[in-house]
Amino acid sequence: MVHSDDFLLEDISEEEFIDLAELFKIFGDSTRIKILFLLFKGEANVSAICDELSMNQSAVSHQLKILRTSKLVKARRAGKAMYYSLADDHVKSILSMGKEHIEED
Amino acid sequence: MVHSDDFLLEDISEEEFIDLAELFKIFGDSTRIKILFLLFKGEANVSAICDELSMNQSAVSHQLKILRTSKLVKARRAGKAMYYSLADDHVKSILSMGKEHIEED
DNA sequence: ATAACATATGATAATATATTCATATGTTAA
DNA sequence: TTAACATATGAATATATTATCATATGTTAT
Repeated sequence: MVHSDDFLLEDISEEEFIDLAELFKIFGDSTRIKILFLLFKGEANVSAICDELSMNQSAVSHQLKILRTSKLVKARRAGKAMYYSLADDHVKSILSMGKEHIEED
Repeated sequence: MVHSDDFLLEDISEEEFIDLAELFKIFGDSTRIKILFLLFKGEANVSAICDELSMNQSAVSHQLKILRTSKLVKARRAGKAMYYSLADDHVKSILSMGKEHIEED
C-alpha cells in the first residue's frame, strides 16, 4: 500500500461524499442485505425472495426497487416473473468486506 | 474465487444480518464518511475535524460518538483535546471498495 | 478555587425510512 | 376477452436519524 489507498478530503467532492454515503446507505438495511446475500446464489424471482425472507411481496418489491434504482441489482422478465440478480462484482466485494469486519470482533 | 466468497442465506444468522446492516448504516451518512476519509490522513482532534468539515462541534461530536460506539474509530485524550483515528484497516478497505464502485459508473 | 477552553450529551424538531394495505399494471392461459 | 397470477406502486403510519441548542463534564493554567 503506497499512496493509492490514501485519500485527502480535497480529492473528493461534496457530491462524491454524498454518492458514497448513499451507496452505503443501501447496504444499511437488513432486508436489503438479506436480498443481496440471497442473490449471491444466483438470480431469483420475487416470490422466491419473499419465501426465503418470509416477508410480504410489497415490502420486498419496494426494497428491490431501491436496489435496482441504485444499480446494485438488475432484473429481467421471464413470463410473469421478474428475475433479479446482482449487478456486478463490487456488490460481492463490499458485502464480503463487511462480513469479514463483523466476524473479526 | 472458488467457494469462499459464496454465501448461503442459512450460513448467516438473523443477528449477523442485522450487525452487517448496522455496520453499513454507519457508512451511510456523508458527515461520517467525511470524518472517516479525513482520518485516513491520520488522527485529528475534534476542533480540527469541525474546521475541515465546516460543521459545528456538537454535530461532529455526536457523529464521532456513533463512529466510536461502532468501533470504527478510536480516541485518545491529550490534554483538553481528544484525538480520533481509524480503528483498523477494514474501515479503509470498505471505504476504498465503495469509492471504487461509485467511480466506475 | 476559578476562569477559559475542549469535548460530550440530553432534548427537541425536522426529515428520512420501512412496512403495510389497497390497488394498479403486466403477462399468460383458457 | 376474461380470469388468474406475478409484480409494482401510491398513500399512510410508525419509527429512526440528524442537526441544533443549551448545558454539562473534563482539563489546564492562573
